[in-house]
Amino acid sequence: MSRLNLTTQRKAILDLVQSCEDHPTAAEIMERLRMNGHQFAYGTVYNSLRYLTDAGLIRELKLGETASRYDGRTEDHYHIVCKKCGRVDEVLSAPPAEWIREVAAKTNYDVHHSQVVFEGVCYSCKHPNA
Amino acid sequence: MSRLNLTTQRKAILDLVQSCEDHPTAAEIMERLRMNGHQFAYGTVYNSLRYLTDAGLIRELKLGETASRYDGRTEDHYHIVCKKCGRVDEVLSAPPAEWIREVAAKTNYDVHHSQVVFEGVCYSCKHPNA
DNA sequence: AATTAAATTTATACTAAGTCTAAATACTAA
DNA sequence: TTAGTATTTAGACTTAGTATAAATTTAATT
Repeated sequence: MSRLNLTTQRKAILDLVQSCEDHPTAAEIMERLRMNGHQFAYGTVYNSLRYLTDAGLIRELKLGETASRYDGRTEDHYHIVCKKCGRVDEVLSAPPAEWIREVAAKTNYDVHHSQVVFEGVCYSCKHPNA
Repeated sequence: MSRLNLTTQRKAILDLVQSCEDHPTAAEIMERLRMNGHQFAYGTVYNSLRYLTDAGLIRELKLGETASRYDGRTEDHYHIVCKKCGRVDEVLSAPPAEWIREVAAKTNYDVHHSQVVFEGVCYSCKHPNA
């Protein structure tokens, strides 16, 4: 574990991801960088996203789609995906510790982490004429 | 929704997935079919897996790896992945209903379903000399 | 049994997302 | 300055899966 090395490219990508309200894919990040006047090599964007993820500065979300999404929020949290419109929202309440203890006991694993993706229908899709 | 049409290929694939103790990927399924004397076209395996998934006879697992895995167990359940050896085990205890209600209330979603993937270290990797 | 229609399989081309590689460039430390 | 390491770049490559069009199978109708 060596010290942080934020190159121009990595800094620009970090800033961009942190400024996003949503959870862009690598392709969307490249597009937005281009709109902001940056033009980095394809592989650099992937390298930087991995570097920033490994450094704990951003998070990679695997929500069951073909592409990963990235999130500037680094606190432990979960996501909920709308089946109708694809929108992704944050879920800040953590799974109860009691449940995790039960899972650890039953499976004989040391449980380090959990990824939870809820699926459902968001408020706007439930109330289309509001 | 039309009635079930289990062709030779679909039946063979269903039987194979149901007989597995583990959670094979499409590539592993093709390999095992070949070992059992079957030789189906590449696309047929993917088509059949989708057909069987849509029919509710098997489940597609997206555990954050590059490839989907398939599971002959159709009851609602979750998975735990060992970070060290990659082994995948079943988790049969469901998330507490209370927590799901809380998530629904906070996000304003109708929550239909949740995918949970735990990560940790399995018993064998914890006790390598046992 | 022959004929048509629909569904499925096959082979193969293609796509999307991401990794790998080798050369060029930038940064760091003596 | 010079050597050594790290990073970026461009582009080839890989993996997982989808799309397409022709061939085959299955089912339904006469």
